[in-house]
Amino acid sequence: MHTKTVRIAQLSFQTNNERMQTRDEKKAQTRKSLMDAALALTGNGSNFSSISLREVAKNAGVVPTSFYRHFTDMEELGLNIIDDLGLMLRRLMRTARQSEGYFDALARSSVEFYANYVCANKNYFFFMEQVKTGGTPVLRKAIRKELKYFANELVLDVRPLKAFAEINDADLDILCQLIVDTVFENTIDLLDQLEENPDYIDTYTEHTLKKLRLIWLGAMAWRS
Amino acid sequence: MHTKTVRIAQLSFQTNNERMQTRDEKKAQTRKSLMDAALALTGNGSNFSSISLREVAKNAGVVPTSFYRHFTDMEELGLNIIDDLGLMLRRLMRTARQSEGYFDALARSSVEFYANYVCANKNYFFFMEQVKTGGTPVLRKAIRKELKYFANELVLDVRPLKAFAEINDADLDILCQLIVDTVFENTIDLLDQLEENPDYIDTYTEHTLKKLRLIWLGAMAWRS
DNA sequence: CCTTTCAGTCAACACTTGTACACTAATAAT
DNA sequence: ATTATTAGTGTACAAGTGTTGACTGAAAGG
Repeated sequence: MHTKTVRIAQLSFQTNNERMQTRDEKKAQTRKSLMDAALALTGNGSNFSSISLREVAKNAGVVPTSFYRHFTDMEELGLNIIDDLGLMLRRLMRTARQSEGYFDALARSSVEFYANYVCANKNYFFFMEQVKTGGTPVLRKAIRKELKYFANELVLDVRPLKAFAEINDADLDILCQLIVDTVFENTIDLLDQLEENPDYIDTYTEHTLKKLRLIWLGAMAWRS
Repeated sequence: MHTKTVRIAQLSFQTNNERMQTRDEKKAQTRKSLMDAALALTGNGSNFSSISLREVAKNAGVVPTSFYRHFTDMEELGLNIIDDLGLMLRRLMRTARQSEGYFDALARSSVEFYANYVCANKNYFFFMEQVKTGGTPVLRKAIRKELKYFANELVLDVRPLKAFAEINDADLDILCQLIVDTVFENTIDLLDQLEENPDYIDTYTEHTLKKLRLIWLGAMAWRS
């Protein structure tokens, strides 16, 4: 009855708050709810591999059996989160590239930007750090693939720089992997400390910056 | 009956295989069984925070309730494993220090030694990598404390080196943390790949070595 | 020798877990 | 308008979970 009214409303004009939704839209929505619920739980101290299907369903406001309409498994849920995470990282990369001073990787602003991005996507990074070493082998592999992509993109960006002319391709791969690892490595510290000590973001930025500068110095002196 | 025989045996002479055990010895033994069981499970693909008390007890050949005679919690078990892990790391450090060419951190032999040590203590390192980012906050903190100790020891070793004369204490701390992180970072890769591809140990060694040399170059050029 | 201590056992509990199955109601397709 | 599809519900069950309390038997202490 009520829905019928809404339906008419949709046909005539779009109501924003309680707008009509197609079946696919609604499905996509609860699917997102499930993924968000899982992310929220991991971001709240639980370990992804120890949270239950039922817990996720409950937090998503859905009955447990409904979970199966979207994922066969918690692992599949995890893989889908990793897909989203990949998108997020690409967005990060794209935004960073557009910013001025990007090619000055040693600029404080770059690291600061990353740190803020982490804070803005706390749950994703929590999930990532957690699953990177603590997830099932399948999930670990998936995460590492994303990180590898990240490192490869970095290679493309710095390959043309004449400062690195003396570094061959294989070594440049390793260098970029080192850079990426260094940035991501202490992200978990940042996330942990952040809750009780918001100023830690400065410490993190400063420390990471020094490490990157040191690596940079090494790279300039490197002869393959 | 049978035990009485053994008891007499102990009084007269020590039998090695089925020797008499004091109550404390036996307790320490099953305690170790529990810890080993947990380590074995984590080393076998399970996540520490998702293995159950009962599972551990079963694998240790002990009834679940017996667990409580040793630990109140799985988390306490974890903390005790971390204590052992700390000992293991100290042993690693000590042995490394005694070896010649230790102060030539860029020697292939050093990294190779570490890699072999990892393989020999597979479960411990698996546990460490897993809990470092995936454990409960308490466990994470405990692991990081151990790693910090490791880095601090490294500081003591390299502080006297004249190559680092230009680096002040604060920066040297950061440098050593970077070195330690770099070594530990890809240990999980080593552990993962090892099973299917035993030659990966060479790849790991070579890559890590290059990273360390690069950092080294950077450190030599560094002016605080 | 007798008594105390205590690591390990056994049985039972109240829950939570993943999953199967039948069902509903609203959307999509005809 | 009728039918088919399907996201989400409800019920049910077997298996596993952490924890309790009372019990046992051998070692430790007197």
